[in-house]
Amino acid sequence: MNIDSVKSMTENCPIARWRRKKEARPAEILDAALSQFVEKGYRATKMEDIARAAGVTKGTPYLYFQNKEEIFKAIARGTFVANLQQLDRLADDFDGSASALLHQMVAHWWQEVGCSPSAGLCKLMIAEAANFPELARFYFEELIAPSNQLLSRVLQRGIDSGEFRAVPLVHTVDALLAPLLTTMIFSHSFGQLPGCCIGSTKDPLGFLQDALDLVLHGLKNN
Amino acid sequence: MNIDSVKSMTENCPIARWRRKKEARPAEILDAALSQFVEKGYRATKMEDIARAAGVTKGTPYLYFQNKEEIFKAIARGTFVANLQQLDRLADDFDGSASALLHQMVAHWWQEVGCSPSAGLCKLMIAEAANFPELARFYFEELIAPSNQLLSRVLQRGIDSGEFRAVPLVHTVDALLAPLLTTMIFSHSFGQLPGCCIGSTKDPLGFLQDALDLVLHGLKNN
DNA sequence: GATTTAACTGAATCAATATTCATTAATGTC
DNA sequence: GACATTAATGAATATTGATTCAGTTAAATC
Repeated sequence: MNIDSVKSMTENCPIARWRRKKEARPAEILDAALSQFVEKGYRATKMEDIARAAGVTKGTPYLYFQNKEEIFKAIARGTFVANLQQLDRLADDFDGSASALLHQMVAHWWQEVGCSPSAGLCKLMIAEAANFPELARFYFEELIAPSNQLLSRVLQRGIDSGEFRAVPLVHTVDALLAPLLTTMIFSHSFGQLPGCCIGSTKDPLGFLQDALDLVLHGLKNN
Repeated sequence: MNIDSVKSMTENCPIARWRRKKEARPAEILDAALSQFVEKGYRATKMEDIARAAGVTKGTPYLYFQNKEEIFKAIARGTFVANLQQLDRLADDFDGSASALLHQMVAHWWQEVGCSPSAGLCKLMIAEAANFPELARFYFEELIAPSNQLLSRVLQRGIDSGEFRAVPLVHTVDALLAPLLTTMIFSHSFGQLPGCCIGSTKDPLGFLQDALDLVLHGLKNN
């Protein structure tokens, strides 16, 4: 193929081969990178995988980010779930029973976090904690610890009001969180493979509600 | 340093620089590889990391295994938790209440799986499921699905005998497994970082017992 | 519609690390 | 204690994939 034919091909091409999108690119690249990282892991994801998933070629991500590690960090910082604040407010404003509040919180969490890309980030951080200890600590201190605090507060309120019996607080908080965690994690690993599904994969929200009911029934003061 | 000095150093060396261990090497290498893979992930682990952790140099693993991938596969197949059979037998032979049986099973599981290297493999498979789909399916079919089955049977027995109320079986099984999974996973990620500990990290067995008690209390037929 | 700007491409480069293999040395045998 | 055998070493090589940058082209401006 000679220069002329290439030229004419290009000139005749009815649609552009690519488009300039200075504003949208960074977000597109981060979205693509997150899903690739979650699927394959950080190391196994090639820059070209990210580029292809974002609909660009492998040079383009470097126009917007220093390197692969900076992409990872940008994701971890950016996908940050400011959502906790909403849950905090929900808990403060709510004036029904602690059980009803917990149901609301789980529903809200599923909607905003559990079934969102944030859930994938959570799995990713678990897998990469040892490779990015600073980020992992950030994530722990800004997300995991406060989540525990919040749940702890709600639980304590229920105990104080006599709605719940006096259970070991710390362990109970973790027990309440466990179904949320496994749902996120499982749905981003085995859950992706055809045929590898368990109860919680088919109907995540239903599972979360049932698991919560079970524990709440166990918390009842009678 | 000339040839002679090297020679004399070698000759004077009071202890051998290495030992021949044809029989023991494969297991040593697999053990080392498992802990490295669990810590850093499959891709981020260098063959030299594995060799160093096994106390050999980087050529040695290749005397016993084709390549890195074969090491991973050998681990996944070999670390296989034949332990399920023991749990199966435990369940079949037990003649106390279903609650007591579940407590026994959890204690046994923690001892044999939860705090063993198998737990690390579990975290690893979760992270690598998409990169090794065949292995992941094997793992799912041979381990996860049968575990679910077993728990399901025990639960059903408790329901049939009137010990438990009639709960949605599938979701309840997953709810029972969730604390076990989070304990394994968490202790091999954030749990490794100094200061990043939650209730279940400090006293895993205590947490598992408390979480089980909570759910059992919720299962009670009253 | 010609000119300018800068977003985007992708072949070329470079670095990291997987793998090989010629050499060395531990151990068993005579 | 010399010899043969073969496990183990580690420098050399091959491969993979991250990063660069000279050239191309979409789109803004005049």
